Amino acid sequence: MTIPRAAKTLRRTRIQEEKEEQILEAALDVFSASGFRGSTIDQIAEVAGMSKPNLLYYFRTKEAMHRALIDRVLYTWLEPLRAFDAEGNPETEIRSYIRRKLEMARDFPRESRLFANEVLQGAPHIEDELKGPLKELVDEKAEVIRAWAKSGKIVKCDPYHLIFSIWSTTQHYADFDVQVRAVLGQEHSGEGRFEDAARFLEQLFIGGLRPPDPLGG
Amino acid sequence: MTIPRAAKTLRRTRIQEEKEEQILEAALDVFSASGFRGSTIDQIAEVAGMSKPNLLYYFRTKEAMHRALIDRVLYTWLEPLRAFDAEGNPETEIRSYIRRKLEMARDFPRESRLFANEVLQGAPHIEDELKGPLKELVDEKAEVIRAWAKSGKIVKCDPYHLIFSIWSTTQHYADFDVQVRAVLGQEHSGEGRFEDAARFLEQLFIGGLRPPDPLGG
DNA sequence: GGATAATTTGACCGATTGGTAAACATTACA
DNA sequence: TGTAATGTTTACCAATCGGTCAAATTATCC
Repeated sequence: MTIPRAAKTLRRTRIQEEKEEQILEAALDVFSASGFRGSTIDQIAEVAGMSKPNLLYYFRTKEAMHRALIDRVLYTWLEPLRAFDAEGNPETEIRSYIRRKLEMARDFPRESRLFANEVLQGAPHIEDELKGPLKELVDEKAEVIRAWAKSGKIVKCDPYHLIFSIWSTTQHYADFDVQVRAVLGQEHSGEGRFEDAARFLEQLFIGGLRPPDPLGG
Repeated sequence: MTIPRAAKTLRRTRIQEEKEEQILEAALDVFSASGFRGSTIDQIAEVAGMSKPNLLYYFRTKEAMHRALIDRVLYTWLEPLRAFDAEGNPETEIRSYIRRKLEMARDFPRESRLFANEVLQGAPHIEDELKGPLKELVDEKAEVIRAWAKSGKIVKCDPYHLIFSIWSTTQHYADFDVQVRAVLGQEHSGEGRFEDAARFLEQLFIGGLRPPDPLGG
């Protein structure tokens, strides 16, 4: 007698690992492109190259697939913010945070869109993650920024809105990619646009956060 | 004999105007919350308070409703950018553009999310609008900004990425509202966050774009 | 090689999807 | 007030949805 679903075995088969990987890869494709409600199991099955019941053998429901995908991607997604270092020099820390976030927008646009879709539609599946781990991490980093502002290393500003603005400007290039391409036209839609964006954003944030020079020169 | 659908009459009835208004209002609610694929006619019908076939009497298909909604909202949505004035003072123009965009994020979050959903999912229904009217408008305003930079009124920078960064930072407060609220927590989630955002963004952009003082003081 | 467990699939289910047909109700207007 | 046009609803359709089931196939291990 075969106990239903892969979840029952504690040890995971080679096949299980491969297939689950395959499925989550396909799920990322589909969920990031259509959001949870707009995606169908059949679509994912087709992209994954297997039958629908076969998908459901590894993940009991559509929600379970989505959940697994979120869990796997969330940690990686917060890496850049986690790397944000209190000991470092404010200018170089902010500069490299922007760089890293832009690289992620370039290299992992599907992951970015997965979360964007989710949050945009009210975050029905990740509310806990937002109010829990995410908020805690942001609170911690905001404290660092606040200290920098207090000691005059950067201009006095609201650290939360600073973080929001770095998130939004960088992720924009993944989430709104088609709009960026449409506006830039063919001539500037190559991969060079990420370099242009990096140059602009670094200039904007470094310039905008530079503390007023007390000596006036 | 009743010729099917409202579209046939050139003159529109009072009832037609009222009902179409009602429907589009409901459609904005639903489409902005779930995206096109994730929304159903039944949902819209329920929000609009009428039967599904009645909706379909006024708009033949789900796509037609979406199309009509986009058309109605797009013009308004671009108002702030259109108001961007070449003759004005760069600092006050950028400042008030940010203000206006933030006000729209606050007062018309559904409209913002409608477009965000659409663009995020590949803009299958508004590609032409992006490559046509939007691009033209942005090109025109970018030329203004480029002239400002050339004459030293603002720092030398890529005008397109400047516009993108204003779009993304301001719309972030509408599109990612739940995330912003989750991170800020209860204490800072009141309407005051828009004032905080405005203060921060103005400081960031004005500071980041201020031309280097040639006299060093 | 055979038993056993793990994997895969085709057929199918009830619910929901976008949309239609036609009868019915209401409005506008002469 | 009558009647033709407009507006609304009930009942329904085929397609697709998320998900199940049992049978068939394949991998594993002695």
